[in-house]
Amino acid sequence: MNPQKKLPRKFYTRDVHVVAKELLGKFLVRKTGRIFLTGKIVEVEAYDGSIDKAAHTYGGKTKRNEVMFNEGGFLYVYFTYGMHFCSNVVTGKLNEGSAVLIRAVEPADGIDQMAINRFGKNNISAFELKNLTNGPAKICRAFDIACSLNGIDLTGEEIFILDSPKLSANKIAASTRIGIKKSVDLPWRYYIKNNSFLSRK
DNA sequence: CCACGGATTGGCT
DNA sequence: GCCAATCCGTGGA
Repeated sequence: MNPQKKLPRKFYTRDVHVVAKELLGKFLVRKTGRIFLTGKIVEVEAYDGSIDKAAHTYGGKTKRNEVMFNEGGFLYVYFTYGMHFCSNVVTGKLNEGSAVLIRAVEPADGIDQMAINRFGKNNISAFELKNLTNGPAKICRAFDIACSLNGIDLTGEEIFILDSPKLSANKIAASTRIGIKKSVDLPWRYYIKNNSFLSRK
């Protein structure tokens, strides 16, 4: 697929692990007013609705997780720990219940606005830059993503993902997922090796 | 009705 | 390295 082109529905309706790995290196774009905030996706986790006890959809459909049962290409935003939002890209077929959690991005465009969203100022240190979007809830703060965007169509204008060349397999690493208590041994966290904006090594 | 705990973060010991 | 912050969906009584 061509660089700088918005990913179409059919990109998202495939297997969650395929989509998760191919999302690495692509650009998350958030339009707020006239400003575009963009960042390269460098770390994700796959949640497979059918067999994954850690997936929010494992126990069946509820009001909270119903967006995750859509077909691929919608945004699932959930609220957790009383103060944080996390963003997921829904994947697969209708009622499959699979999604990819976006855990870290490398800031690209609109960094000043991201810094304001996250730290309340646009003059940030090198440390703060690295700390801007290297975690799932940090991304939501910097990109101004909250529950009002839950269920939004990723093929629309407000938030979407731009294509870029597929990374070769040797640039991608896999590990167990972070922060979960169920299915802890599944190696379903994927990230770009040696990228300095990862949430962890 | 009420208690529990979570796909996290950041501040304090 | 440990733990509080802080909300609300969920599930059990």
